Amino acid sequence: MENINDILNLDSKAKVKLYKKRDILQREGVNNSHPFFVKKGLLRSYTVDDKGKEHIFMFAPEDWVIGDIDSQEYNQPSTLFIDCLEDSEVYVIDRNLFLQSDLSKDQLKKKINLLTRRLAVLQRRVLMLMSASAQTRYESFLDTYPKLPNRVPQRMIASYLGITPEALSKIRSEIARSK
Amino acid sequence: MENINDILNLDSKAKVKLYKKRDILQREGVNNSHPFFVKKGLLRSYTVDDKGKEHIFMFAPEDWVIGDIDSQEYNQPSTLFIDCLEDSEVYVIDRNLFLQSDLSKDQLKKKINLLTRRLAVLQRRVLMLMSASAQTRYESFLDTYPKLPNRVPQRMIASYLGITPEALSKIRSEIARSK
DNA sequence: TCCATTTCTTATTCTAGGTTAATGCTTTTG
DNA sequence: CAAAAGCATTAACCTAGAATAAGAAATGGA
Repeated sequence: MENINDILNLDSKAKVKLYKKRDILQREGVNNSHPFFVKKGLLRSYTVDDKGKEHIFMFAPEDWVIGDIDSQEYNQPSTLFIDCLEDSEVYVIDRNLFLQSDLSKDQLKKKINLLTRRLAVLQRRVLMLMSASAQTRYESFLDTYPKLPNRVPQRMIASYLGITPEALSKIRSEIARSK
Repeated sequence: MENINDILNLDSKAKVKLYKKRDILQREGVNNSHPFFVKKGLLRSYTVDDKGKEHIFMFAPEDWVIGDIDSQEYNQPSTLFIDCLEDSEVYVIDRNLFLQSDLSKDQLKKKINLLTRRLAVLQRRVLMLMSASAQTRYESFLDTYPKLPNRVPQRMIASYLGITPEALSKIRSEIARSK
């Protein structure tokens, strides 16, 4: 990854914060939601539906940025919770950082690049969710995040895939059996 | 929407093209894929899986931009087809437009805005696909694109929602009956 | 205008994944 | 260190939506 500092102006603009596992950085319904850059540790964002069930939108290990783009862009109360899966060191990013005028063209272009990459990732995710079986989705998750399965409980992987922990367990045992 | 011309530099950079209904603007596997701005008409992007089944990623009516971000960003063969659902007037956008140096900061910032909005839309779509029933997804599709159902066949709406035409037909008749 | 093709609907059967519940395993916490 | 809470797994049953089939309605090209 390119030097994220170039893009985020972290030194001058952002504040470092330390959080403990299970700390909640953002709740559903807050109005001043902002993005976070993960320097160390692991965060996740998720919704909670009317039945109280969690749906994980994304994981953010080291060097990832995480936030509720929907609410930040449209200035609406956030729909996502963000919390820590491990003790973490996090930069709180100014939500208007990229509207400020003292950014160079180069920084803006890098930002465009980052956004485009995230779009590409989401494009792939949407197509997967629409067309692939749970097993295929799980296998592609393992490809994309080879380190995460050791850091994240099964039930959260299931939640990220959009299936139940029981279904994931079945899939895993089928994969294991067929080898 | 803001004046798209400000962002895309259309007058100077892009060429207008006319296409007929059913014309294919981009096929899977091409290497020089670029985005299109729809001035008039209606395009769609979709994948075709190993069983020959189409999965519609998005519709692009007037004023929308459509392309295969994944392949443009990572310089890989495209995975998406793009074709016309109506006779259309389209600007072919230079794929490297935003890497060129003669763009103003203002244009770059507007581009950032556009990208962010698309991210927000995709965020919502992913969460919907993970957590909502087909009926709920259909209802939210109607909210978001009130004009499209009159311009797009049911089977394509079904394909966009990730369900079969038969399932959509059932849902529609249930909704109708319950009123 | 008419025939052919595509689209929509309804009905039947089938299946991936959900739900519920029970059983051992880990973590956490007091 | 023990009790309690949370976690993964297995199993039995259930359901939304897939697959298949077949008829009715709409559309389009000659």
